[in-house]
Amino acid sequence: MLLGRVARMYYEHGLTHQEIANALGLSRVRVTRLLAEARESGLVEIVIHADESAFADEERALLDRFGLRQAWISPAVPDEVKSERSFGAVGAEALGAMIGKDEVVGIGLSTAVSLALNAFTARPLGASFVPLTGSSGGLATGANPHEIALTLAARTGGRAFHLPAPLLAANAAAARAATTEPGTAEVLGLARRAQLLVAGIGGMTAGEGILLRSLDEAERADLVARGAVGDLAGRFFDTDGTAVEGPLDERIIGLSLAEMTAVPNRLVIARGASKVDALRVALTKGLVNMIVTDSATAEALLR
Amino acid sequence: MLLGRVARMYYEHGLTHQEIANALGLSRVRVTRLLAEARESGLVEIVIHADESAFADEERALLDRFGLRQAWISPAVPDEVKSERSFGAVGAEALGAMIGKDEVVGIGLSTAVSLALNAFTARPLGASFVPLTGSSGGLATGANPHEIALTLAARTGGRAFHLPAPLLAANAAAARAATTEPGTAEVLGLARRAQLLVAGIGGMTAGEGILLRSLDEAERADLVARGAVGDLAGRFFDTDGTAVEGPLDERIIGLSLAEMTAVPNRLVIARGASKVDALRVALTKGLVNMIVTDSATAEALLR
DNA sequence: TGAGTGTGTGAACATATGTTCATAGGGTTG
DNA sequence: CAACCCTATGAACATATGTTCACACACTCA
Repeated sequence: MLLGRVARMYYEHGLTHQEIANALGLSRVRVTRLLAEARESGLVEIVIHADESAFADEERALLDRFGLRQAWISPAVPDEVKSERSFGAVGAEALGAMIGKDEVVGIGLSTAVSLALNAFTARPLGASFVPLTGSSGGLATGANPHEIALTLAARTGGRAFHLPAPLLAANAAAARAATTEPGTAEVLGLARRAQLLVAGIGGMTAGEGILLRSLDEAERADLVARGAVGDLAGRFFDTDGTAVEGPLDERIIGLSLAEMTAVPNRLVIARGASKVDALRVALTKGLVNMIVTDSATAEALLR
Repeated sequence: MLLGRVARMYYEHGLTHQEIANALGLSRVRVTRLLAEARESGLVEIVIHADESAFADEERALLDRFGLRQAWISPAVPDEVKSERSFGAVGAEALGAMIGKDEVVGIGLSTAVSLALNAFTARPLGASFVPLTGSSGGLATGANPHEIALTLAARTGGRAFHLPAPLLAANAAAARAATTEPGTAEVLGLARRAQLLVAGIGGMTAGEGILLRSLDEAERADLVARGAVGDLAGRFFDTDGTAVEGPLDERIIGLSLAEMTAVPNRLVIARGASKVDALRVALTKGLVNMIVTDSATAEALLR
């Protein structure tokens, strides 16, 4: 138990890495690494005896302002690597708090959700995870609702359902055909009965987000012309929070906006300046009732 | 709850002091200080999920070699301030583990015991603390058994008894007279019935230790000539662990060596090269059956 | 057996943390 | 109101920690 010895000497006795190295005949670097391992492996646990989160004020402000059920905020710092890790960890915390035993959870397509997932540690729950939309091509690996559902199911000992259809069909007829396929219809039906929905949100900036990247500029411009400010799990909405219908919307395979808002718990995981407008509408109009975001985005939403 | 916020940002989100300072509009130094306060106040608790102590091997070796009941070892490092703090903390841990509810605890005179005491955190136990010897003059404040007993009682909500006599009387007759004083006799009687004894040990190096410092060189030389290797709570013993009798011994007011060894649990708290010989005898001959020491002393004892 | 591959190592560097010190404000006392 | 004593502050310094890199060793596969 070298790890335990080193951890005790450092944290309980307050020796420096160098002192421990001298005492045990190791190099200082080795002690540094052992301590990092001790923290990562959970041998060393750091508990903060405070009930409030680091951003309790901002979280409360979001709840009050938008009438949300829950809010989680991660710190925004210039170091993007660090911000991302932190955001993922907070997202994972939110997932852990919200995913109930034996629940049906609808999963939207989003890189943010996938970030949260990566930080999510295994625990037995037995929930079912259902995609809210079809899967987009292999471009953004890991962010497909199907993959997210699979991984979540594996980590919680639950079941993952697969929606055997693309996110975006070639035309409206193909979309309708795919939607009525028995396998697809069945899974969409299950998704409608979800107790919890976890999705990302997309803004309308060109080239941003998984969905917009599968569209060409004309399609994007058409959406903007129709008043779209963003999308929730593939469904575009305008400043009133109303679904933007049209040729594109008809090609999408997945739950409609109305079907999504019928789910009682709706968690959005998103951050970034480009998403603020879409987020503000989604929160104000009640498209979602819980949020995971970072402090910069939260500030922008509150401003 | 600035403390909690800062602690969470540092320990949970992994931001640097500087990043936290920027985010909250504080100076970096302030963040450093807040974090130190959070640790000291116990808001941040660091738990090491390992059952073994940092010096489990050495502790086991001491138990095996000397047939002890318990052993606690603190790390010895060149930095004396750090060593002392650690030694005190380990001693406090030992006290916490050994002092039972409603027990009678005999307290010997020792700076080491007083060190352990300072690191001992309050908890309700209701034990009684009884000095094993009279008190020496005001020279080494804090190390008198009476003071130690008082503080321990205060921290555990227990009772402290006072032995109203000096450690060293002017002559044998005075010592006998003081010992038969009703108050003194009563407290000594209580000490004989202790379940636990906590004492320091002294070597024979000139000028070292509370007791030796009250003696002149002739007295010390006489003790050495009689074979003394050290003292346990004021009673000198030779390499056989037998009490060294003589004029000095008769002047000491306190439990005899035989009376002390009749107590079932006998904990010695001591470290340092000058105490190794005395400690080795005390352990080998069973004068004590539990030890708190540091790794350097333990090594010397095992060599 | 020998090239290749992966893992673990510590020296050297880069960064983060902790401490000291001089100073400024805020409150209390003469 | 001035003189004083706290206490809290951050700049500058000292130290500790973390990361990168080149290399060495063990193991695998040709």
